[in-house]
Amino acid sequence: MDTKHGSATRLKLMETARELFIAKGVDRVGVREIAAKAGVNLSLMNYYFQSKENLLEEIFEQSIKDNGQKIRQILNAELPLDSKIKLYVNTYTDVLVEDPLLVPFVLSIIHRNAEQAPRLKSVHSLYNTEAFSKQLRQEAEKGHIRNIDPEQFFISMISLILFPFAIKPLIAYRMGLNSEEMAKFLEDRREHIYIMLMATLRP
Amino acid sequence: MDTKHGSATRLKLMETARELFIAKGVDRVGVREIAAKAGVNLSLMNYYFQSKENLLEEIFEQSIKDNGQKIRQILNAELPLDSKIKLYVNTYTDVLVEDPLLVPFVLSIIHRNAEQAPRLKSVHSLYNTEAFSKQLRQEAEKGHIRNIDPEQFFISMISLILFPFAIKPLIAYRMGLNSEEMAKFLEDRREHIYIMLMATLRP
DNA sequence: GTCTATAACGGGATAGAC
DNA sequence: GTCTATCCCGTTATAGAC
Repeated sequence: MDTKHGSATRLKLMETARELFIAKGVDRVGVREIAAKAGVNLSLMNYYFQSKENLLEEIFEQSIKDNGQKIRQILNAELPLDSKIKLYVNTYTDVLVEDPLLVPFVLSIIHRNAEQAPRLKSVHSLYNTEAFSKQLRQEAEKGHIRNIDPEQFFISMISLILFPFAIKPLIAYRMGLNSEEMAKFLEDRREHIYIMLMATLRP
Repeated sequence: MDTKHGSATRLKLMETARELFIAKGVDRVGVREIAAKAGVNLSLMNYYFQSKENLLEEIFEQSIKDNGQKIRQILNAELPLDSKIKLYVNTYTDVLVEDPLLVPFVLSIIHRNAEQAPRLKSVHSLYNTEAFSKQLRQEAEKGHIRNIDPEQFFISMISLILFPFAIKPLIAYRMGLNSEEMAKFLEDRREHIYIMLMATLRP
């Protein structure tokens, strides 16, 4: 590929930046360091990504592309409610464990660009819940589950899944966990979330 | 007071910075601007608060001292579990509605200081849950509630309360809400959270 | 379109003299 | 405690090579 948006250099820069961000934290990595490790000139880096924040955003959007489809599909799949919820919680958690930058990225983007809704588009695309809401309403009509606001329920579901990743350092400090114990806590948490959600739906 | 930690200059700097942060947003206020408006030299400001981030942190910690006490006391109060949970959800939500910057502040500070969570003393002090955990275990022994991991339950509770405030712009965009409608959503949410938590505890 | 070199500016942080 | 000078970093700009 020789076009501006798919060049090897561009990809190399994104990969290098991604590694450094994960290893050292976004704010402890300088643009000069990224450029140097990728073996390119600093000016070239700004040629491709006008700013560090923009680079960050593009890395994030790529993550969404890789994992987003997986998560999005589940809510629209033809599955019984309980299996669907279990699969959603497990899959979403898997993605967040594999990609530790995701939650901090989303939150910093939301926070920094609160006024610029268009930038939230790729995040928003994750949350197409029409089929899921419809399913919740239908099951409620049949009396299989409690009659509950689907929007509130969905927000609760993603809160339970995502928030612990947002405050991971705080949880680790609070409970005195090392990274393995933290992983176990998040592992156990899948079941806990599933139980909570099903208990909420029980009529 | 002429000591380093209580000097008039120090307080003046914190007040000035606080006003500017609220008025213009943290990222749009420079340290030179704060120092100038407070009538002190830039280096003197760094003498008191080694960095802008540290200044931010101290302002934040001061600002949650009052509300923090309110929230902390509830978990340790002598109250039946259901009343306690209802009061906690309502009080915490009230605090977050009153100061919408609180959650973004906490998260950005956690995010920036991932390895140094201990520095967030005031945040950590909010989460002293020994009495609450003990109460959960005792009620479970009596068979009044389901036997559930108190730590997971507490994390779930604060996730349900806090996370929607962290993604407020996204929810507003997603549901097409103006600020009044958003306020109503958060108002309705108190009851929804309470129902969820009680359903989870039901044996 | 891709890449290098270099200079400059503004903002945050620091050393050291007083 | 206070101030000057300086440095580092993100960013912008320019001029030019392939």
